[in-house]
Amino acid sequence: MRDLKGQRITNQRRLLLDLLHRSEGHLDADELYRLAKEKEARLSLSTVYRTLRLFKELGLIEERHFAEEHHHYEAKGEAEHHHLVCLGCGKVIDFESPLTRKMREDVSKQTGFEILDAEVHMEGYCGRCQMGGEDSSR
Amino acid sequence: MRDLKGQRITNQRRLLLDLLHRSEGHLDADELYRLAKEKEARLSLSTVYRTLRLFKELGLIEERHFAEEHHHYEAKGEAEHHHLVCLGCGKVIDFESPLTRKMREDVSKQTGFEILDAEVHMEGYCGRCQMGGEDSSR
DNA sequence: ATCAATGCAAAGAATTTGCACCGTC
DNA sequence: GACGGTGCAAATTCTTTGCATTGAT
Repeated sequence: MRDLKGQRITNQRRLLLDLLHRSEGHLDADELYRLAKEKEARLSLSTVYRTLRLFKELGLIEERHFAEEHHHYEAKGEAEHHHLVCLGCGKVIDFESPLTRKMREDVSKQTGFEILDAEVHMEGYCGRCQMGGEDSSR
Repeated sequence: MRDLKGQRITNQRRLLLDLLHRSEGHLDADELYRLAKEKEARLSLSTVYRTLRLFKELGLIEERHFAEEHHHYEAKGEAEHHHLVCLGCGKVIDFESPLTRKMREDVSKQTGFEILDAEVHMEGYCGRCQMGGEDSSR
């Protein structure tokens, strides 16, 4: 576990960060809470929220927003990747695209912003859901 | 006002859709409610939520999720554009990029998805906030 | 006249906070 | 040993729902 920049390292924090890393993203606060409770039965949901907020402030995780749902959290440090959500079955696919780097540069030049993060979010129907009348599994 | 595809056209709906169009996006439910109340004092917040849900289902508006904040809604039909949020002062800038079209095609080919919507979200510091120690107006 | 849409109040989620106790530094 | 972190329960905030009434078609 990396250092926590002056913050105390507790079992709860260690556990939560570890789960976020293992999960490959796409955990919401409640899912994380349930996972963590299996290891640490006395853990409280408020600690999960407080810890997520802390991690976000420290830049250890990112908050994602998928249509219709609550916030999802994803550990940082892995390759930049983006999300594609199927409107039929709800599946979330990660993808990468070399074009994002170029788009960042374009936008930065256009606007004078210093860009720290770029996220692409796409929606549509996956191969299976296109066939099944666009609603095969929900 | 366009037709509402079989739904009834009420004053509330007309007013809300009108405000969404005028606002150039970035209204949340409560802001919209307050704006609309000025014209239609008896309007209720539940009607705002119900109406936003309806408009979303009809594809008249899009739901956006900016970091830290609640849902924002934006009328559709204007040119596809994307968002750049300043982490210093919170300003939201719309931009367009020809690269998104290409990225859509790439991803569609890669994954077999039929892609209906693509949204790019970037964050960073605007020119002013880069100078002012990255916190000039908050 | 019919049935969808509304307002109101109450319920339900998701998230935050106050406070006494516990554990890291 | 100090003080930040935690659990618990209560409070807030955001959103949805039940039901009687109103209004569009």
